[in-house]
Amino acid sequence: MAKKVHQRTRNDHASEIAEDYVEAIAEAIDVNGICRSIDWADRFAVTHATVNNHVARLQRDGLVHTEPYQPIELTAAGKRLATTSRKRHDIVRLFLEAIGVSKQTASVDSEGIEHHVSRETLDAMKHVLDHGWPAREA
Amino acid sequence: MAKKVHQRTRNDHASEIAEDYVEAIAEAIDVNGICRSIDWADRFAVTHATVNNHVARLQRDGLVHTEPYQPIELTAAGKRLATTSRKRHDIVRLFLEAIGVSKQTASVDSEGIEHHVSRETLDAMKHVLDHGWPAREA
DNA sequence: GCCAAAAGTTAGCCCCGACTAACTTTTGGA
DNA sequence: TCCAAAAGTTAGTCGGGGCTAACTTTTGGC
Repeated sequence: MAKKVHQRTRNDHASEIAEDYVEAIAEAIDVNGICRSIDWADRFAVTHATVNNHVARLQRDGLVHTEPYQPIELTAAGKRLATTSRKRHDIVRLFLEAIGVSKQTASVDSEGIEHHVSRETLDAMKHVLDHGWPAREA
Repeated sequence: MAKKVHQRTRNDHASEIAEDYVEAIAEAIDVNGICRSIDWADRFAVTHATVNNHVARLQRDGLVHTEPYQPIELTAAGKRLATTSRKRHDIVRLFLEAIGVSKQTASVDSEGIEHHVSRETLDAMKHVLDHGWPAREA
């Protein structure tokens, strides 16, 4: 409860959407072989103009590369971020399912939660998934 | 992975800080009997001007009441939000500790996570805390 | 009781994430 | 092939959350 606790929370926010986007771009390239802005408008429930703003910012930050009217590609950094983000997301999602949350809710909640999970917590979740529940002390 | 998934995530954001603030205000009134802006500047690692902006917004939204240069009070709605937020926070924090996360990390991570946890997931966490781990099916 | 320091307020700025509206470029079907 | 619809771009607006700087009000110690 010490001060500065919230600074991390805020910094998380800064990259949250970037992570969601690169994750989605990577998935789209996997599935469709190509990445079109319009799909993200649909998926993220925003307008195509908003997607464009994000893509511009992602490019500014070196995560994607694109040219006007051309499909979007991930840079090496973008691919790296997408991969780690995806792994984190999967662990959280599977963990939620493991504690009895429905697949649908687990999918939704893990989207919001994954960005706030520290390495330590992620490891704890992974440990449960791999080795079962820790000894109950109560 | 259907569309609209992110809409909830976004809406969460809108009230996240409001929840953090009323939670902190309630805690401060509990502990100190009074609530001063300056403490929040410290606790949330923002300037006092920023705190003022938030307080103005909380008042606009009917969660707090204050007069110029006077201490801050929670409205009935503010108290309700603080209570439910606090309960949610506690469940998440205790749950993280239960899966082996350190108290310190649990405290930090629960701050970020609590706002993204649905009722269903919260119930699942509470169930684990109250009744132990669900049967392992793997 | 006074006056400086602490606390609170106000104004003005920035960036982000969203929007609408109007425009340009690609595209694909008749 | 051509042209309308679909996709993408650009400009302008708004509110949120942050900042600094300059101001006013409280306060507390001498």
